[in-house]
Amino acid sequence: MARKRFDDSSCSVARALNEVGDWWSLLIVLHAMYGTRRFVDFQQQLGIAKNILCDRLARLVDNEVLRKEEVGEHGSRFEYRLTEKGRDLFPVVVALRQWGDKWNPAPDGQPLDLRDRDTGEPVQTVTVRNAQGEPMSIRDVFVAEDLDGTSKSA
Amino acid sequence: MARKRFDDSSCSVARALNEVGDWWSLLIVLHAMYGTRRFVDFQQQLGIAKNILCDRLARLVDNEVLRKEEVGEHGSRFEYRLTEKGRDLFPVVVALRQWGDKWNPAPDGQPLDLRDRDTGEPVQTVTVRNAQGEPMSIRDVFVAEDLDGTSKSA
DNA sequence: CCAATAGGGTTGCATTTTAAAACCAAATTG
DNA sequence: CAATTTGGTTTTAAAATGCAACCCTATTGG
Repeated sequence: MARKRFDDSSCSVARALNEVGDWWSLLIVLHAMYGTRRFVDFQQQLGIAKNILCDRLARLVDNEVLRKEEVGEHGSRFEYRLTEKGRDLFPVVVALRQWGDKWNPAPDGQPLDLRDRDTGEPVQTVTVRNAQGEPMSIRDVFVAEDLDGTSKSA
Repeated sequence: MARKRFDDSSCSVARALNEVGDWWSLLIVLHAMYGTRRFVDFQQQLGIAKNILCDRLARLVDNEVLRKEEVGEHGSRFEYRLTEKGRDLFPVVVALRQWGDKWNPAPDGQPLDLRDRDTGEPVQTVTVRNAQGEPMSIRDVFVAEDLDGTSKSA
């Protein structure tokens, strides 16, 4: 049967995955963050089928993660650019990249590639922090309101 | 044709998505973080088909995100518990949750539910930080080694 | 000016995945 | 010892995916 969707889930992670939780969408966002804007460039860089790319781009535009802009002077050339909502996925993408680098390093190892534009220093590992700015593990946390309304320990 | 997999992609985000990038896996990890350990509990809380849950749990175990432990005294009762690799997805899940809360808030709004176990204060928004600990946007960053080996601006 | 090519898609079709429900087997409960 | 719980596997239909083949609108080249 059809894939289950989570549009109306009370869980915001489920709703988020509804928008960017498939195999391609987050990779498209990633490449958009790297500067890719054109249909053909996405297609070649990702090796994605054109119809799937069409579908994903349209869905990302619908969800206001990307914005489609006409750039051909008098023709039909488009650019897909991140919206603020899309750029706001930056921590998600970086956290995922760092996780992948840590636990599934590339055979030819290129561990961390994001650097501060001003200083040239690598960015920190993305962590959850408490109000004092100290890194927290999952054990340092509890859930005030739960998925189902019942309070649970993390 | 079959879904394309990214096992050998040079992009660590692609490799990460290969392990937890489908609709269900990250939700399973999320619930595991909330304390769920049993097959039936995952099934009921997620509303997932049993065969899909079997498959996802097995894949997560294969990828060492979860560990399957026999807990029945002399029977076949199992618990699926997060490994260190799985717990390390904490920042990813929190970042995604915060993104979902910000951009797709639940109609009945329960904005942020993670709190410091010691102080009871909410956790900070997950951000990318430079070496000095200052939050960075995507514009503050450049890519030293790129997906394809060619340097690109972010 | 006309042909060739590039950008951005859409359409068909075969192959996988997914979801739901039925079925199963071991262990535990009543 | 029958019913139930846990943790699955099997079957079947509906979607999603990937590929190739088209299509239409510019722009380029000769």
